[in-house]
Amino acid sequence: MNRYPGETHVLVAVDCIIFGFDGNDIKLLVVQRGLKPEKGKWSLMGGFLQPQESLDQAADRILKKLTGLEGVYMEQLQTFSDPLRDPVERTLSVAYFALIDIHQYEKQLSTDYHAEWFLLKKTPELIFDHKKMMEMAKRQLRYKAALHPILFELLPAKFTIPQLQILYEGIYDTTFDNRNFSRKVLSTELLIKQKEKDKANSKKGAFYYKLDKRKYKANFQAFLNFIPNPDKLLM
Amino acid sequence: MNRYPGETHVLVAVDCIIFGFDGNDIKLLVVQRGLKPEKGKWSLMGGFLQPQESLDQAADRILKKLTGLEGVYMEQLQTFSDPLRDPVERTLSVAYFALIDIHQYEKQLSTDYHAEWFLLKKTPELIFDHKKMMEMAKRQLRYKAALHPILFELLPAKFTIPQLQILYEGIYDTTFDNRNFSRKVLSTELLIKQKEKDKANSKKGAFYYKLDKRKYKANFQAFLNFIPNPDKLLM
DNA sequence: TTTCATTATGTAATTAATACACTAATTCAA
DNA sequence: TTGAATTAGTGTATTAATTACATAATGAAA
Repeated sequence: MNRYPGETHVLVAVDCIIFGFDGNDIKLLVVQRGLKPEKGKWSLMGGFLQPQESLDQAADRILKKLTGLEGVYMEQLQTFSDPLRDPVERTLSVAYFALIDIHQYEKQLSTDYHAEWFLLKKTPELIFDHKKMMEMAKRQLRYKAALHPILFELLPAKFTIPQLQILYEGIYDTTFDNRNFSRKVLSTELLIKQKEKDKANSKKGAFYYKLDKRKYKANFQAFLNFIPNPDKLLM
Repeated sequence: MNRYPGETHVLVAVDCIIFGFDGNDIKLLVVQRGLKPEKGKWSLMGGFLQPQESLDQAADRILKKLTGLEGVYMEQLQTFSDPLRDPVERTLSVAYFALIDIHQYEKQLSTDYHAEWFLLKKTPELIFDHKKMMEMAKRQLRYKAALHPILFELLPAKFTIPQLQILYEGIYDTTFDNRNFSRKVLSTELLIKQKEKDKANSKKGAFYYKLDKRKYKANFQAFLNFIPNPDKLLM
């Protein structure tokens, strides 16, 4: 313990930016902070790094504690380190962003943490530098979704092309031509058409699709150029 | 101090993956570790986060200590957190990667740290998880360079198109058609042709170009698709 | 003056992106 | 039962970008 003498030790927190999609809107899951200072204010779900765990494990633990979910898509975003970011004591925070299928979770919102989904466009004030984290996660999500098929992580196992389009349009706050959109999506060959239709959202009904998990994993890193002119949409 | 009682504090290190380009080859700057354990072995240049500084400041400080350089391109890569990554005590390491113009520096290699440039393809064994960091930085550099004009950071103020092509070919370990390459690069309109030629590398000589700094900054985030079929080259 | 290595440039063919409009299916109400 | 309303689903022509490919110009050195 402490064998690099004289060096300063700091607290390390992990904070999770948790995105969801309810079929119409993109949402952010936040909690009411349970400890002082800023107790009762809105905050990203977080916790402190424990002695024997890695950051990835800490993020998984924290997400599971709140949502009960495991195996969720999550990636390390950035470590925030302003010496004054936490007024209590010097604390680094490693931000993770997570994409979850909101339907897997919506019901059982853990009341323990006073968790609540907010429209991403109408998030409340957040404590400390959590707004900055959230903004960075949003930018990263837009960036990544323009190139890789990441947004499927927000959808249930079966979804329709119109649903997918609404999701993409929400992420980029724009509209796409539905003919070009579906051609582009189908040309990736990542989708498998199902026999049933979703009749909930239209009279005609739209065919369900499933992700081809094998191709999805194999091609995740490939540049798919999902979005035309992404740079115009990223600013 | 220590007002989140009961939480564990850890050491935080910053390690820098420093890339250079000598006109022919891409190089990595490493140092001989000065403290135990693993003293004398090759290591990324690093140091411990100090009480009053942010991680960015720590990275700048560490890079300056070694190279004397300021204002260098640098970005935070990832935080590494395996509980056993440092055998001495629990230490997180935040990896930064830096791109420097090797000519600004090559001469005055600080002997204090036993620094040395290695060919990126022939790096020595590195301590701890530094190899993993270096591999991630390499991947990130390839990724980013496929989309953004980042590699100019490795070049001197004046450079030729053939030099630029050699750099790109080194990064992707491939060759490009020189007609298509120069057309693509020039089509970005980021380069300003100079009147002088570089006569050092050929009898005919090649015209120097300079970066249009204003356009470079304005378009840095734009997707330039510098590299054809990047996904084939990224694996 | 010939040879050599390197720089510089053009064009045709292919592929990808874009813009744009109608028909099909179903429900609901008249 | 008919038609009005809504959303899903598809095709084509135009434009832009990418690719493949070869030769001439330069100037130093032999």
